[in-house]
Amino acid sequence: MSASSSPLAEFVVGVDNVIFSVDTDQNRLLVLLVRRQQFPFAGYWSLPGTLVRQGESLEAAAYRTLAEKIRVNNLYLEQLYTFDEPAGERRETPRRYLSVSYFALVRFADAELIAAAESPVQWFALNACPDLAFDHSKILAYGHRRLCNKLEYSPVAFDVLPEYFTLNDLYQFYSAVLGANFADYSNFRSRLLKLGILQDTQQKVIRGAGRPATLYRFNREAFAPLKDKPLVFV
Amino acid sequence: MSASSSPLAEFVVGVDNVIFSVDTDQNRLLVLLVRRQQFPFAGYWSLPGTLVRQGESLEAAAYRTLAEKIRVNNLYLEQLYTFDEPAGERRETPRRYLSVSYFALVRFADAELIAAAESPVQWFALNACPDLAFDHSKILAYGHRRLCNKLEYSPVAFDVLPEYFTLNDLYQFYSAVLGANFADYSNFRSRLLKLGILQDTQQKVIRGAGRPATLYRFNREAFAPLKDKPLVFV
DNA sequence: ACAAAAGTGTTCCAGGTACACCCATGG
DNA sequence: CCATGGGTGTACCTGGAACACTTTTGT
Repeated sequence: MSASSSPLAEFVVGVDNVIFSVDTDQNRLLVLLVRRQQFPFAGYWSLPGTLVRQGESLEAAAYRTLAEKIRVNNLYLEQLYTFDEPAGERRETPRRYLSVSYFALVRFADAELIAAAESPVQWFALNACPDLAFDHSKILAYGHRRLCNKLEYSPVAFDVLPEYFTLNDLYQFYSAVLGANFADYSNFRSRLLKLGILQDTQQKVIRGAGRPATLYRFNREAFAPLKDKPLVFV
Repeated sequence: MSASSSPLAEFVVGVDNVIFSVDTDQNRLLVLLVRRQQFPFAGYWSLPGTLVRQGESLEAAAYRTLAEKIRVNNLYLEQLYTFDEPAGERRETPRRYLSVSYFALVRFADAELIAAAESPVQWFALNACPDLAFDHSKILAYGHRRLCNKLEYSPVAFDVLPEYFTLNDLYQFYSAVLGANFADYSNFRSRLLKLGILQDTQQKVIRGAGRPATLYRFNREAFAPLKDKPLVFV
C-alpha cells in the first residue's frame, strides 16, 4: 500500500480447477484432467485451467474453465488455495504467473465431457492418476484433502447425488471418497437417518436381486437449522 | 492456458495480514491494525498489507508486512484466502488489484510494535474493533473463523505460548479465543494431560495467592505421531 | 482461619462400534 | 430354498459434561 522502494511485480493470474466426481456404480473417485498440447509439459496431463480475462472475476474464470470442458447442471465449487510459482521456476519476464486454484465436485450422471480434438479431456480414477504438469500433482493432493474434509462436515454430497437416492448410494459415495475405512453400513444408516435430514419418499427401487431399497431425498429445510453446527456426516 | 479471445487482465497483487495475538493476562483476543493515511479510506483502520514486489514470493511479502509492523520471534503463519475486488468497485485502470490474505498468530509477550509516526499501528480487542477499510472486516471475520478451527484441531497454541506455561495459561488462551463457552477447566485439564503431549517439568510457579502451578512444556516428539490424526484440543 | 488457585475424582449420559439378526426379492 | 442386498436391534464401551472435593499457598 505504501510507495515501495523496489519495483512491484506485475501478474497474470490463472485459475486451475480440481474437478472431482464420483462414479457410485463403480465406486470410484474421479478427477478431470486435460492433456496439454503446447510447451511446456506438452503431452502431460494437467488440471483444467485458464487465464483470467479483463472484467472477469476469479470465480467466473473458474466456472468458464469448467464449462469449456464439461456440461453439468449440478455442482459445488469453492476456492482452494493460491499457489505462487516456486522461486526457482519463476521467470520474471514479462509478467509473473499466479495460480488461484478452485475445487469442484460435479454430479457424475449428467456430466457430459466436451471432446475437443485439440485438447483431450478425460476422467481419471484418483488412484490411477498420472504425474501431472507443473505443480498440479501438489494441487490435486491438496484438493483431495479438502474434499475429504468437506464431505465429513458439510452436506456437499447431496449437491451431487441424484435427487432421489438410496442409502446405499450415499454409502457408496462416501466410501469411494474416504476409502472404505470408515463406519460400517448399518451404523452409517442409523446416524444419517437420526439426523432427520433425509426425507423418505415411500418409493422403492429394485436393482437386481435383493430386497428393494427405499428412495430418499435431501431435505434442505430440515437441514437449514443445523447449518454450521458442528455435525459430522461420517 | 489457451490463446484467448478477449484480453487478459493484468494484476497487481497485494497481501493483507490478519495478525492475531492473545493477551492471556487480560484474557483478550487481539488483532493488529494500522491506521490509513492516504486516500481511499484515509483515517480508517485496516489490516496491515503491502504490494508484492518483483522476485518476492507471496509468503515473503506476508512476512515483510509483518516485520514492518512488529518485532516478534514466535509466530504461526498460513495463507487464508484470495479476495477478488468486487465487480462494482473494480477499477480496471491501469491494473486490477488482487488481495491474497494471510493469517498469523504471534506470541504476545515478545511482540514489540514498531511505532511509525506516519502509520500508527495498534492492537485491538477483537470485540472492540472499528469498521475497517475496504472489505477488511470480511477478511477479519474469515480469519477469526480459521483461528478457531486451527485451535481446535492443531497445536498452534504452543507456537505462541511461552515455552513454559501452566495449564491455566493454556486454558486462558483457549477461552480468550473460543469465548469461554467450552469445556470447564478440570475437564480441559484431564483431556490435555491424557494426550500425553505435555511434559511436566517438575517446576512450580507461584502467582499471588493459591497453590503453586506446575509448569509444562509442549513435547513435539510425543506429538509427532499424532500429527494429522483427527484429534481435538478443546 | 479463610480465600484463592491448583489439581483429583466420581457420576451420569450421549453417541460410536461391532455385531447378530430379520425382511423382501430374484433365480 | 438359497443367495443377495436392504433394514433393524442390541450389547458394549469410550469419552465428554457437570460438579463435588482435596491440596497448597497467601493474607
